Amino acid sequence: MEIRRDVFQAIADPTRREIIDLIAFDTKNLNAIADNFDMSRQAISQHIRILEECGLVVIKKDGRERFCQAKLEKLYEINEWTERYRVFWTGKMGALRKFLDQESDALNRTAKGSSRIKRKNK
Amino acid sequence: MEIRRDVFQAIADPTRREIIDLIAFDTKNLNAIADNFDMSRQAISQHIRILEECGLVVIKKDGRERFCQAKLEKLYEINEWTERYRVFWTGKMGALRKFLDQESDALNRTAKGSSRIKRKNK
DNA sequence: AGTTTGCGCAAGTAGATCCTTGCATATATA
DNA sequence: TATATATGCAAGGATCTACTTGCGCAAACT
Repeated sequence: MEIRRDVFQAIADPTRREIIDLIAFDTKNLNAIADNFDMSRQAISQHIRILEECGLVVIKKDGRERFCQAKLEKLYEINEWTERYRVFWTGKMGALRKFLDQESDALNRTAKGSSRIKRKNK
Repeated sequence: MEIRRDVFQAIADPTRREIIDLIAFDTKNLNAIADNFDMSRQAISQHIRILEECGLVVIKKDGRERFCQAKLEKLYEINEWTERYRVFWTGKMGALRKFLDQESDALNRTAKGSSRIKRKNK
């Protein structure tokens, strides 16, 4: 198992999603972020490092402070993946199934014998 | 750390995403799915159990076979979360920042002294 | 100069995750 | 009935993950 540090992995953790929600449109420094959570500053710091490593956060140093700015372009990857299955929650799945069934029916008519449909009686 | 079995967690694993891609519009039985991967049948079986537990897959028994059907309604949760940050990849972030800056400028004019902007010189 | 504040580094830990192997069981097929 | 097929259950191992605590250090107040 090699180390995975992709966006899907990054947003799997609810704390990291909360961090993103917090700073999405409002750059904050590390302690300001940590204040919102019931865990140590270091824990938050580590989460932010992960977000940084996969490109969802940019850290800008200013004196002794580290300002964390969201850079959520990569969430497009995830958005695009889920978007492919949009039909599942728009209530149009019925129509799609109907269409797919007609497709395979047509295929069966033209090429009987090589049924693509795995079906059993009982 | 309690056990998390939510959709974000479920799709964090690339194998599980591949499984979803495979059966999204095409119900398959367990072995047929496992054939597509370079790991044991049990490994795939366990991934599918996880997908089932969080409601992304429904298993229909038919004789000795288990047909796995995708039920991706819950991906809406993820789609909705990413959708909130769409502005980041549509190239409209500049306009948004401009707008937000004007907002805080206005705030500063009406209520000087209680600056919302944390700023330092140098 | 002394103290506080913001943060990093490092080590340690409990438990989760991903995968394996071995064996059992029901259902088909010859 | 004997064999092959589709699958489940259970235990074990190597990592990985999400924390913690303790210490150090530079920047910023007093």
